[in-house]
Amino acid sequence: MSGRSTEILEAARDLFSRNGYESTSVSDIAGAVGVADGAIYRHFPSKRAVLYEVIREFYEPVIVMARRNIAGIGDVRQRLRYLIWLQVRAFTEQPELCRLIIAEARPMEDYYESEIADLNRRYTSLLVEVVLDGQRHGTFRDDVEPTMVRDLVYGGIEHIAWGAVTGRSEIDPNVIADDLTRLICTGLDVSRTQERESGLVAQVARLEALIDRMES
Amino acid sequence: MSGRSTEILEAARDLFSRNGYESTSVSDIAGAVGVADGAIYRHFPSKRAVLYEVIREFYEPVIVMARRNIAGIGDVRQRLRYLIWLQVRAFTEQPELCRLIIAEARPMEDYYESEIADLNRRYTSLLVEVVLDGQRHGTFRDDVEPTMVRDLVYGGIEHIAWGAVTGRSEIDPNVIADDLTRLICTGLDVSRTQERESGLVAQVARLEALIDRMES
Amino acid sequence: MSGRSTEILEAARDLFSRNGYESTSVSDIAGAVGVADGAIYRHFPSKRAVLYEVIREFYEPVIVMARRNIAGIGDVRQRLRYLIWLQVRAFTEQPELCRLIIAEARPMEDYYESEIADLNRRYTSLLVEVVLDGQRHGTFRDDVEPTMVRDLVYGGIEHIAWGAVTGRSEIDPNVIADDLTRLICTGLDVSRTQERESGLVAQVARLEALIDRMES
Amino acid sequence: MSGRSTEILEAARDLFSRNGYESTSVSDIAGAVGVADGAIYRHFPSKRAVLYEVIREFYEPVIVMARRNIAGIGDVRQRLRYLIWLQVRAFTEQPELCRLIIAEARPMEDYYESEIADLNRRYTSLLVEVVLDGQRHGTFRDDVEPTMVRDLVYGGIEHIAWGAVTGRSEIDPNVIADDLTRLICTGLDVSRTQERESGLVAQVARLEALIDRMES
DNA sequence: AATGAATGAGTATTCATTCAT
DNA sequence: AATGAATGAATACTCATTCAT
Repeated sequence: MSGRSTEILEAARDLFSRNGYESTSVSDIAGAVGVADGAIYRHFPSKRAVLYEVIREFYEPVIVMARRNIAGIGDVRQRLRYLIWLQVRAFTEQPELCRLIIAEARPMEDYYESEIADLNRRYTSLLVEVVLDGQRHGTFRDDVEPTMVRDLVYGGIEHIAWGAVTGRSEIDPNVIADDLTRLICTGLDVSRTQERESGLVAQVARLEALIDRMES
Repeated sequence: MSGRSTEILEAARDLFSRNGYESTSVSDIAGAVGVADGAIYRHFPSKRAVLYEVIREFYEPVIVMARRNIAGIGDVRQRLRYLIWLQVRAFTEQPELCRLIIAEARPMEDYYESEIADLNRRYTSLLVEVVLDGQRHGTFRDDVEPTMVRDLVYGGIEHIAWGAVTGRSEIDPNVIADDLTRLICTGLDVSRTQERESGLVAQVARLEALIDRMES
Repeated sequence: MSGRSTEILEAARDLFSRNGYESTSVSDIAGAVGVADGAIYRHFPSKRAVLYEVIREFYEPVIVMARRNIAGIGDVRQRLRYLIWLQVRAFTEQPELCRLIIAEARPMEDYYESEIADLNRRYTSLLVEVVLDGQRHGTFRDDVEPTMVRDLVYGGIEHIAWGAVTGRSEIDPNVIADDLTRLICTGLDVSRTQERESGLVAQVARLEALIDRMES
Repeated sequence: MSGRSTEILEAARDLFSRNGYESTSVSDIAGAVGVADGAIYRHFPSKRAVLYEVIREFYEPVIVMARRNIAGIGDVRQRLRYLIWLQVRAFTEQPELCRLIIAEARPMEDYYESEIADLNRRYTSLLVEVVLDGQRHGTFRDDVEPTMVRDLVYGGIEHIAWGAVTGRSEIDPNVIADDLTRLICTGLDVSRTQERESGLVAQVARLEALIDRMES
């Protein structure tokens, strides 16, 4: 990667973030770098390739970091929470890039054949792995499709954080991560088992009292 | 609503579904209806207004039906499941319209000020109401933000169903609805309370056996 | 002229004055009157005919009044001044209509074949008549084309008053009329004839002095 | 100014002159030059910019020439006559461009903020300078606003020459210039001083006859 | 007199990409 | 690596006028 390519990517990232992909012309990028329009095509085959590379540069380190950090977290629920927190934080720290990916890159015709979709799959598969791990170790129920959990988490975060992306609300990644992790892990129900548990506890208490009396 | 407006909307819905909003020209719509281009503008102020009306016509009956059907379902979990099922079924029955809304209408600049966004808010607020209801009746924990549940469910379904929308996979609304409802309600954890329950059950069993023996 | 026609003309005059001819649609006029678009065409053959009638209604009373008032002014220079004043006052009192005529009606292709051009000719010919009168009575030099005076006066006033029409300056019709009349009548020169006169006066004075001496 | 820009301006000038600004499409211009439509926009930001540049190219040399030639004319009346003649000749030599400026460019909304209006102000201010000069040297009366003279001359010429522009009459710049200059300078009045002069001349004649007799 | 739906031609502008230099 | 001029397709929208009712 020559320095010129880096300059182009930096300019493109700034312009795409600020004005969006559609509203940014190749000339804008070239102008920001200080080269002629045609020069862009010495480094990238198309404007879309520039977009994809901008996104890749944003994505890849996150994947690497996530993979490394997950490996250092023992508890499977904490690993899940970390991935949730990481994603929420991406939305709060880089809202423009998240908007770019979701509202501009993903609706593109060839997105699902692109390297970006692949990156995304690699990234979200980390969460699938965590769920599978939890299932293998008996922490998570194994009658749940890990991919459904993945879609639920990433789709959910997208909606939860979209207000922050569009500047209509603010969120705290830690609070969201805590709440969402708990919701995903323990569910919405006031646990039936808790209810039964209460019943059992009462029964046990009664039995123990009976035994006490019998023993006395 | 004159018959001509209806014709225009039907033609537009078909063309938008088949080819997308951007790839459909006003002339295409007029041609499909069999009128001159300008005639469109006697019924709609702009091409975008046609899109919004197409979406509104799709959305509004769903809201009405959902509201009515929910009222007839007693169990709060069943109400939740119904809303989930309804949304998943929308993605399987009308994938093109869902794609149109998510990939073309929603990324538009003025979407969040549009009537469509409002319709969506009204629609998804049904689920918020269900959750609140569940919390009031003690079925659902009340330490969970109902709006977070709403975002989780609708964002999750979007991701879960997207493969079906883009024709890369198939899904069964009933299966998805069951799985997702259970996941949302009871969570991912092999219930800590279940563990404790198991302990309790065993303890109770032991105690009862003891009493049995003592009584015998 | 039915009341409806009058209503249409009044609405058109207001709209043309406020927004200009091009920016006013037939629908605007019909809407202002409270009738259907097509109704306009029961009263006028075209939008342009409405414009021309609006202008005619503005022009004709001015001509009648000018003709009558001129007849009552004895002095030919005062008649000239009156026509100048009348025109300048039109620009200050009805700047929008003047703008409409000059900037929108006159550049039209068929203007010079229109009734409006004819009205204008009739109107400006009053000034030609005044000049001819002045020439016949020896008040004005007869080696000047009256039509040139006409063009000079009306073209000049147009430029003098244009700043007021476009709201970039203000003018007083009386001041302009006085100054312009004097300029037209007596010209710019510190009179050459005054110089010659001075010479003659001196010569006469010398001759008279001589005669005085001779006679004495 | 590249050769391509020049070609575009030449084609545009011809087409604008022949067919008018409104009736000339950008495609017409591009076709006349032999380039693609988009090429125009590499040289000019808009169709209007092409018009303004066409007018500027016509105007600017005239200003330069006028300024230079005026400097070489000693007599202030001759300088005035020259400016009048120059303007009348513009109308006879370049009637289409004059029509373009007066009937198409000047009625435009943003004309008075354009560079063209500025050029016009610079051009007509030459005449203001001449009048001021004449006033300073005592040739012209100083109780006349030079700007009024400017408006009178240029507005007047516009009307005088308009018949020639629209092909309804022919004019001779020299004749017009002579007549107009004299009218502007000496005015319409059969000079009161002339009258007095006539009286003086008669008196002188009488005196001289008397002297003759006395001497004889 | 009135309606009002329908007509349908007409156009400036953008911009990713190429290629001769 | 770089230039930068050239390409050329592609499209929403307006509105004066008509005419069947």
